[in-house]
Amino acid sequence: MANHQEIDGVFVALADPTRRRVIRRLGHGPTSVGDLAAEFPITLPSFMKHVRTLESNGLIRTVKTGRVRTCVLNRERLELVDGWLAEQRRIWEGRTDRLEQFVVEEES
Amino acid sequence: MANHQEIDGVFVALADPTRRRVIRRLGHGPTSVGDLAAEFPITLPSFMKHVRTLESNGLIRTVKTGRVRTCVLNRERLELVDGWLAEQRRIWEGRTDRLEQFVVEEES
DNA sequence: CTGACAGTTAGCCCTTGCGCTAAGTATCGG
DNA sequence: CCGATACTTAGCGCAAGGGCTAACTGTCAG
Repeated sequence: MANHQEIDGVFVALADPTRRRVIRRLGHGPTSVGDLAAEFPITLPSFMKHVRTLESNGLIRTVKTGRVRTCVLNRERLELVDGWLAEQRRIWEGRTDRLEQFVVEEES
Repeated sequence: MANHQEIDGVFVALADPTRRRVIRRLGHGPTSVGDLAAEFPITLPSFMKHVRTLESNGLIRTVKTGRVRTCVLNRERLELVDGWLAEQRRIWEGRTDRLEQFVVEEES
């Protein structure tokens, strides 16, 4: 069930605000590296690193046509996060009793 | 809607495998720092840093009673991630057309 | 009151991450 | 063919992250 390495990469990729903004932006549709970069206050080479990070962790795919590289969001990859959250819930469900017990103890 | 700084902290905290394991572990119920640390191959001081990171980003709460510090999962904080994912979906929904159009173009 | 126990603090090391500049490659438009 | 465009590559600088040891503080058990 969902490789640990993979999910780690996804979380690492999401840990940066710039990369999250790129993901959001790509939610509107495929965009070229240049157009994307124009929305950020950093240089192109720096920006490219983020693109590579996103791609190598599977969050986006990119295709180069001519001299333009177009980025596309890979929606299914975000489902790994969803899955992780779901697993968390699965764990604590039915265990709420213990937590409540603890809280009560603290308050007394 | 959900402070950017806050969500950033949450993602940063989740970017480390050790910290995610701590969260999972705490899903089973409150646990002392010592008991938690025993499950990881790192030293206590190193482990404490993770605990502090998790706490300062609101993912867990801790209480010290006597010489024992107990950690509790803060479930609601994870909902920020849920919210972020939901927003993503909201964005790309109704925009799927564009994406499909692109894919088709690529394949032709 | 003394030793063991559970954390804490301080400080160091080393790698990684993110940003930059400078220079290079590969299209594309004319 | 030439200049502009759109990345790419190379290499540097610096701060932050994660790990470690050594030494300290505050409890608790006896």
